Amino acid sequence: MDNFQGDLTDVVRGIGSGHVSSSPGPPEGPSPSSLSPPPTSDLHVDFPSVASCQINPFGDPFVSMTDPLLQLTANSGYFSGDGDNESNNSFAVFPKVFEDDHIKSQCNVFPRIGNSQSNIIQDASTCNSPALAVSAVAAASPWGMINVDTTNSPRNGLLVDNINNTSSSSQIQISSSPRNLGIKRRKSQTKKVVCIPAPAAMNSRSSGEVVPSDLWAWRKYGQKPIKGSPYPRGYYRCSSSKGCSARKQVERSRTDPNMLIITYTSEHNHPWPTQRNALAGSTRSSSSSSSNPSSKSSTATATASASATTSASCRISQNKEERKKCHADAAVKKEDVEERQDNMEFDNNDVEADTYRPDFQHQPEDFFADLDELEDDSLTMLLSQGFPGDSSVGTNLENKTTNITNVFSDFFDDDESSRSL
DNA sequence: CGGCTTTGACCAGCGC
DNA sequence: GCGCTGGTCAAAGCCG
Repeated sequence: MDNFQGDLTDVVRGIGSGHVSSSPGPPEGPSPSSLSPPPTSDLHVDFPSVASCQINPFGDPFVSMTDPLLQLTANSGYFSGDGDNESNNSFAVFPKVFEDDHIKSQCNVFPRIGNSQSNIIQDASTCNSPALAVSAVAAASPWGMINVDTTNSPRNGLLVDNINNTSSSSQIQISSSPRNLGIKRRKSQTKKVVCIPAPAAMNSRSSGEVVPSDLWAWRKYGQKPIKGSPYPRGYYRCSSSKGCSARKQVERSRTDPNMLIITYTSEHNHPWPTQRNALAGSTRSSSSSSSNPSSKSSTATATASASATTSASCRISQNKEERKKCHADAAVKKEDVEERQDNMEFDNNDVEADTYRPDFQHQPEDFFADLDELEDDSLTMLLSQGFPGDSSVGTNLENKTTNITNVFSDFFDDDESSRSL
């Protein structure tokens, strides 16, 4: 019935992976509660200030933050490149998003490793969702977040009332006509809709669910087929803390399976989870990845993710023999992933590569530790491949990438310490 | 054993 | 009032 739905869980986890093939990093992550850009010797990264970076209450601190790599693009010129290079490069990772795509959000933090900004924007524009229709308008960020006031939300279409697109990142306010109320039982709740790109449906897992990798732990409590959409909608509630009313709904865009629609409802009534809490409430994928002693290497992380996602896929098999076979296949695929990474053969159109991505579903320290290690493989791969004909640039970028990573590490170390206060 | 996913059932809002 | 639809509940089973 829903074989074509794909595995949204894998999709989003893949998104959070930072894999170099096609998808950006996760929009979600730790709260940048204290942001003070550490000085770097040769790399200037404009981290968002507290004032300019609006931390939304729905657990997506990255949604409205500045992308340091985008800043890098603008400031260093390394990523801006010329049009020919970009157009001829299938790995055009850093298009001139500022000028061409009008991406100039102040708060877009996540380094979209290995993805094309332009692709994101284009994909966002294809989201055929009332909310996402304006997401494209709010293209200040591919993670364009939309404040949806459902107290007066139209049922069949949201009206863009105020696109606060110049000074407040990608958040826009939406008001609506008095009729056509939106969610029936959540009239008084504010919702935030996030449109994120996702790889195309890549396997036949029946439950195509999505568990975006963020700092919060989410527990799925329901899934419903949505009329008019071939894709089901998954319902998640925050499991980071008991009694937390935060919820989110995840579904694919009905017209563009590459896009995911995540709707956040209610707010977290608790602080950001500690690492222990987060892990305690995390998904199996997370625990699998984090519990893997070898997950410190990017390849191991990838395989751990592969194992987790495959394990998830395998769970849908109806009997143990099928599962055994599935896991056996998973082992082959894990080797395949490792081989892909070794051979630097990532391909945007490679479905399986999309399926098995390194998982960034870690706490900030772990996440950026992994990012640091990516220097030696995926990220370096990305950088080296992203600038054909100019190997020196790639080398410089590797060095700069190290700096970026250090910046992130310092950045979130500060954040962690401030959060623990 | 705790936490997760899955999935059918139930409930409530809205339109006719 | 009824049917449709979306949102939630809760039991069952799985996994680490």
